[in-house]
Amino acid sequence: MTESALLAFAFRARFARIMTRSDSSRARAASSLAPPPQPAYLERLNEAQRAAVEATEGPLLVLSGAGTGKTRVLTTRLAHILRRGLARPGEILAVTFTNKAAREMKERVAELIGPVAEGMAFMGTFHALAARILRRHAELVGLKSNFTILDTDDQIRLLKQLLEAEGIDQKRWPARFLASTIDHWKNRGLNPDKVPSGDGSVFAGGRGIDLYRQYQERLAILNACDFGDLLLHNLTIFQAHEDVLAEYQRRFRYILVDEYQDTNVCQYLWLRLLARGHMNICCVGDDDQSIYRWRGAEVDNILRFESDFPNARVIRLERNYRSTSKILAAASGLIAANESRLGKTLWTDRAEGERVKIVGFWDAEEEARTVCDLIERYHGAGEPLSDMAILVRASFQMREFEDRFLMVGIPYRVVGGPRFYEREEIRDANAYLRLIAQNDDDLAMERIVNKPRRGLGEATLSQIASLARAERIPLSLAARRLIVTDEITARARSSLSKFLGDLDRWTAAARTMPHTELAELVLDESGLTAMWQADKSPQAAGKLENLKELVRSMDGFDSLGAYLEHIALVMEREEASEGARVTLMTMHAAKGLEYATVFLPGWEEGLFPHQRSLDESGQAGLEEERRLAYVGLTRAKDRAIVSFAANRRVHGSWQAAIPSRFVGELPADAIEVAVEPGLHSGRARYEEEPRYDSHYPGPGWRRMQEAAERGAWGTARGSAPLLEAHAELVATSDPSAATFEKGERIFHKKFGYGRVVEVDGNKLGVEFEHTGLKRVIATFVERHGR
DNA sequence: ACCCCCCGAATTTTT
DNA sequence: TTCGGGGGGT
Repeated sequence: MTESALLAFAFRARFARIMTRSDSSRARAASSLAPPPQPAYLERLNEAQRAAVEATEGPLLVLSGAGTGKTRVLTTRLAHILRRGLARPGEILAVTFTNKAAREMKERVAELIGPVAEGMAFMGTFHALAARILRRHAELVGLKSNFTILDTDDQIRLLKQLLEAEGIDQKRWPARFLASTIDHWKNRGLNPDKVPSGDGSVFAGGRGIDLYRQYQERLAILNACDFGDLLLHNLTIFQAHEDVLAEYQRRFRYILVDEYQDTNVCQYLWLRLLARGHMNICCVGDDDQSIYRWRGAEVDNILRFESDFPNARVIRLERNYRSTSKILAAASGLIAANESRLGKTLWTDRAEGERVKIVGFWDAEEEARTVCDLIERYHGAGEPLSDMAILVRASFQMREFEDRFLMVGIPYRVVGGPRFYEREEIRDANAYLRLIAQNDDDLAMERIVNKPRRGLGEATLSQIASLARAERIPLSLAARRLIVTDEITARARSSLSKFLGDLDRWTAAARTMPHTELAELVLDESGLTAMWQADKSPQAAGKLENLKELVRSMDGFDSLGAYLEHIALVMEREEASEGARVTLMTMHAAKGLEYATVFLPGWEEGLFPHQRSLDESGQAGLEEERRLAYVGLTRAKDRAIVSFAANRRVHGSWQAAIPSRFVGELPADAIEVAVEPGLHSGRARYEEEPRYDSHYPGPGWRRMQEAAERGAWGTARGSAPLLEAHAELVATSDPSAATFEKGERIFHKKFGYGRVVEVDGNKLGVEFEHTGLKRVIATFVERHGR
């Protein structure tokens, strides 16, 4: 924003304030005489939702349970504030955690009030907003406004250099660990001089704080900051410069925060500083869905809201519009076992629906096979594949499912996984662009100076680096000085001057050439494209494709700078969603989503709750795992299938496993159980204390045992509807139920035409014309002539 | 400068 | 079991 634009902004803001004061008093006066007609958007809300929308003044905590219409409340509230003229679009601060959430909110507000929403300049993620503010005041923390935002990879490399220089054994004290230690300090709002001295001992015998300080010094020299710094620097500026803080306090008349349970201390302090004064802060969240403790989130922020913000109102959204009452009952029963929670009682108008199914398997392979069979059955019964999801605790569990999907040809998609901008080839390309945008970007320079190989090895690099260190100058400048001396070999010298010459040309070109064209030029001239063309590995083609995609994606930005800011802050990339597919993802990734049918495999002690979570965080860790289970269950609209395996291969060796305590915590009347008798006998017996889990608390286990004795836990035999689908599955294994016969010509969406050569229940062996013999499931096949 | 072998570790992940 | 990183050998 230019200075004059800022002045204009400030003027408008002042003007708007005068207007809104009279507007709101007029509104109040009117309401005391006769009730004004309800705006249409308010009528679509239930009572609690409407209260949350209308309570615009003062601190408000909206506790919104799963599926209670949180986004609707947030967006309607924004629309309401704007419609009532309480603030102009630019005067509302609306913060989310992910870009996706920010985008969605923008779209939905625009649906409600039209293009006015475009003016909501301060709607975005914590990091994007903090970066915006920091760029305006960078000099107050010793940065220039064009500072680079480092990603995790750069951060680690920088720390490695520090550890190296300090002679610290990186086997004992890995840079990753230091990075996470520093992150934690930053999450808690601690500058190096504020870290309690006792805290420093967590790394390399007390050298942690010193390393943190050195790291910050290096960042300042590099004119760079990491993700944690974006907010922490904001905090430092606000605390030291009352006038700057006051400007933002005046500007942001209303503050809205999404997913408040995920905020860390630093974010909390940032919000509190900004809200001080008018205290028009509305935080929306659900303490029961706080699953990012390990990332610095403080559940305490939401638990303490009322004492942090005096006179706060708390509104509970408890009416669930998503799930059947059986699913809700299961989830509520489970989460009730947690102690640290504010407490909510979700209810629904929806029918009871099916009970949550609990199924035990021999091993993970059988689990995957049966889940796929069920998917196929539900699909056959008319449920779209896109309405089904498998939610796992850990990504290694995905493999069994993927194998099975591939084998039987069920289309699927994996959410999460390697991110586009994190891929090696993309990072390299971006490093070139970063270096062009800012020749001083040492980390970018280091990354690509010898990539592709140009004979600039260890020896040359360390010479450049030591000159840079000695003179306190950037690497590119040090390199420039070195090539006019005879301190490096002639070979390295010519190679380095060629590189620097290229860099200069590109840098000059960047001023005139459109950035996409520049990117093409750089990819070509740097030899990056050639490097992958020459690569014979099977991934090379994909990498070239990704590079092309990168250039295409740059089209959407005005300038190279805008593009670089985007990739620093937006690690995701919207994926093309073609065709109906089953979704496979972690429970973490599933937060906020919903599916008609949800499969929850791997509910075993040690895996879920994860052993590591228990070891590292004890009771708090267990409660967070339980919240994760709650998140998983509440993704389901109509049907949830929880399963566990008696045996699982962990790191190559087989381990006997017992059902998760969470299974035992589900209320008996909300579930139906189908476990083969003797599944766990001779392995982990019910009456034995499990062998591999030293932390297993007796009560949960015993409770499940009692349930078994009551008959709620047991076998499918005799008891009511018990896993109907499971039973039916067995039935369809009967060849007489097959609708295809050997020799029939069929068509398969994925594999094309083929002839049935084998019939096994609902599974067919088909000799496909193009791909040969495959085992497929009957409902994916259409009969096609004879 | 490159390659290979051995060792160790191995949830969750956004910005 | 698998993957990645680091160290050592060529």
